[in-house]
Amino acid sequence: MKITKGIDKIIIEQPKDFDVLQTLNCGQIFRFSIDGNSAKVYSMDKCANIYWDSDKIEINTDSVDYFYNFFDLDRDYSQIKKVLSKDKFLSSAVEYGSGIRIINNDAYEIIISFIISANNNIKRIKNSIEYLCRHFGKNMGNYFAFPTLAELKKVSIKQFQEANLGYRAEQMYCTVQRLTEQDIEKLKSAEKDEQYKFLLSLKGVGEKVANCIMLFGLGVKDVFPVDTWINKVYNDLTNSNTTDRKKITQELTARYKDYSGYAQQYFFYYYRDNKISKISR
DNA sequence: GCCCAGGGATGCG
DNA sequence: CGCATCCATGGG
Repeated sequence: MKITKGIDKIIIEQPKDFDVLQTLNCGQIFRFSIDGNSAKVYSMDKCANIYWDSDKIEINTDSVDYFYNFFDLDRDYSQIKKVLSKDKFLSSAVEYGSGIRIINNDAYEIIISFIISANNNIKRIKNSIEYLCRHFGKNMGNYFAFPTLAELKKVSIKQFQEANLGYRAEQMYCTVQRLTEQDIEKLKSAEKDEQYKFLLSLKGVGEKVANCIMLFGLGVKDVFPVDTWINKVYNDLTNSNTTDRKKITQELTARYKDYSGYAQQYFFYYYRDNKISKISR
């Protein structure tokens, strides 16, 4: 896998550790569209146009450095997969999602997005976020930027309800009013425990959402978000029937340690994708 | 019409 | 603490 950074594009040749569809479809990002062998991906006010075939991926963007880091291109995933493949629970999931990379997204956008994600389905989450961008974000010409914190501070509870946030509208309003740019900057450089504590203090953020924010927005890899799918996975693998997510989180984090975040994504994608495809997507 | 979705807040014992 | 209940709403 050879990566070349140009002035307005990133070229990846023989991309054996990077599958664009898997990376976009494993539930870590909500702002993208796919059209055949191409995709558009958005983060804050930035955009990348991606094209691929079997032996090449081309990422076209004005923000090369941003998307290089966004797709975690400095990291060697073959080593991660080698370690995780030895785990009897994980081997097939790693093989199935072998092109997944964990995205380094904007912390603030991830906080807002994952508050919306609670007890919600991915299609509806995407619709709500798109609504927020269309109504409150900057018009970039071909697309709308994710609304800045200053822009969201002007949005009322009623307007959040119109974005289909349901009962999360009030939580969102509280958190947006409380958050400052400084909070978010401090959060990035804080200790893991401090990050977790702060995130839990936000309305609409519980243990699972806090772990997602750390994994996808703060670059913390040794966390294991447990949602309904991971709950099912755990019960499947251990032949149990629990809904105690705290216990599941503790056991799986202890099992996968520094690789917890990666393990979680392989599990999530493998189980959810197979379940969904049985129904039809 | 019922169940589910990348759960969280609240109240009660 | 742990546990039960409620919460909006579109999709399947």
